[in-house]
Amino acid sequence: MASVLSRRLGKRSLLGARVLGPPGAAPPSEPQAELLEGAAPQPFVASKDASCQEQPKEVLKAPGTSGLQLVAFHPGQKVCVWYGGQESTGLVERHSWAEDKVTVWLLDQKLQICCKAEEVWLAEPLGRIPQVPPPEQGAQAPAYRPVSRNIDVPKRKSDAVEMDEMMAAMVLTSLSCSPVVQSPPGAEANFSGEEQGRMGSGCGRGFHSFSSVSSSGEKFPGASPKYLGDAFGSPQTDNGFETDPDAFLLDEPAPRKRKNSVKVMYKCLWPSCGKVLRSIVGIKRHVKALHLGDTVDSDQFKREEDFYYTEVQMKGEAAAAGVPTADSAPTPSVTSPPLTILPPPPPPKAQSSGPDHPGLESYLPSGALSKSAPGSFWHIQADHAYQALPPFQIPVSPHIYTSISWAAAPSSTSSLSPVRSRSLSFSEPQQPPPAMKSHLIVTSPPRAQSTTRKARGEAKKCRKVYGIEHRDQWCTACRWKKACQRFLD
DNA sequence: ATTGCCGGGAA
DNA sequence: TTCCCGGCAAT
Repeated sequence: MASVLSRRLGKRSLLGARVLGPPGAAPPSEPQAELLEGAAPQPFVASKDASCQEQPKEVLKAPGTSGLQLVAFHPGQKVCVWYGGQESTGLVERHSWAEDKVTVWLLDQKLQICCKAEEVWLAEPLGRIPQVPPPEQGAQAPAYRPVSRNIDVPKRKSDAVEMDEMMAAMVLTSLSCSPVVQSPPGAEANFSGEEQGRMGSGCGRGFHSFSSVSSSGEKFPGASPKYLGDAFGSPQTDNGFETDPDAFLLDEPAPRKRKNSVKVMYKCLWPSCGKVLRSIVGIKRHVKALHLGDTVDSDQFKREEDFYYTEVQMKGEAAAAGVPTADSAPTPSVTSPPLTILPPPPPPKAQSSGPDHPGLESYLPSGALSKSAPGSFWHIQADHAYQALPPFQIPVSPHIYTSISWAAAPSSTSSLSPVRSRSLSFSEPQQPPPAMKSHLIVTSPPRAQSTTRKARGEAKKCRKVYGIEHRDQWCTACRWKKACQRFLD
């Protein structure tokens, strides 16, 4: 159970990942740290300590003071620049990283200028007193323009930014949510209210990152992939700190899916059947065994059972309760119709074997089986299939006999032992009397399976030997889906 | 995806 | 008890 659970949990998608992030786990400046890291090597990326949130800023200051500009300007970013003797605000057009030049569109002058990156600083709306940064006073720049400010993403102040974030949220939602999880039209409120509340800064960061990318026509070298990766919760980040939360968060959607309690079930489309099973395996087997099994040549019509079932999604209660029979047709959920609705196909026989009928003796399958077991097909009714072992029969090696003694122990049908002995005696002359056998049974501790299931043996089983189309040639146990009694390991 | 068979239900 | 089969686990 735990393994299944974990497997399922592992498939969750990303949006939820963000949702459950530990509050405060992702400081708003992290994307910038990544961004910078994409452009210049970072000495601190290996830090896994939570305090690393603060450390980068400190470390980043060092390059700034040494004259090296590590500030990355996003296109469209609102910045201030010293122009014409006064500070002017403008929008970053582009940032030529190689030349460390920033092209800024000045809003006031309505013109575009190109200046050095160190002459540009981010417009800080909140109470920052803009200081005059003469270019020649570059040493001052770091003092009032710490990296954390320069790289800070604009707070959500303007409507444009908010719209961007909203768009990003919607994009993320639509991209990462499975259909089941998809929110109804009014769900944004729910999303931003309930979930974003839990998201904390981690989600906010994601949105910031995404909006900053999506709102800019030009991608920042080395930054966008990171951003995208980050926004989608990819574990690419080399900052160990946020990898773990992301990995953890990635596991969110599955439980939400489960919360919806919509369960996929499979309905048999065979006329007047309509059986509903929970597993695709089950429905396939159902179709094969009950409807196709004896009539369809396995080789030629492999997978034909695929055409005889459809997928339905049911509410949790109904699914849990199970729809036992055909008559009570399951009610597919309104919002999610069956994924595959196949027109009821013609009866398989019509196309498969034409005039052949399942019970018809003229039906002689081609292949080794038909050659080797010509008569066995018709006289099985008498008793267990293995009582009617065809003369050809399977290669039975002497060692089988002993194993029979053990394996037959659990079921130990009295009628079985003589038959089996007879059928096997041709290969193993020594035949212990039934009494002996029962003794063996009683005193047989070495039965391997004190654990759970019997390990699957290499021996061929009735299904393999006869095929599904000759199910009635199987041993009884095989037909009953019990441990094969004919081909013992 | 297929196969073996356990566990349990129906007749 | 016999017969059957869903569902799980191994492959």
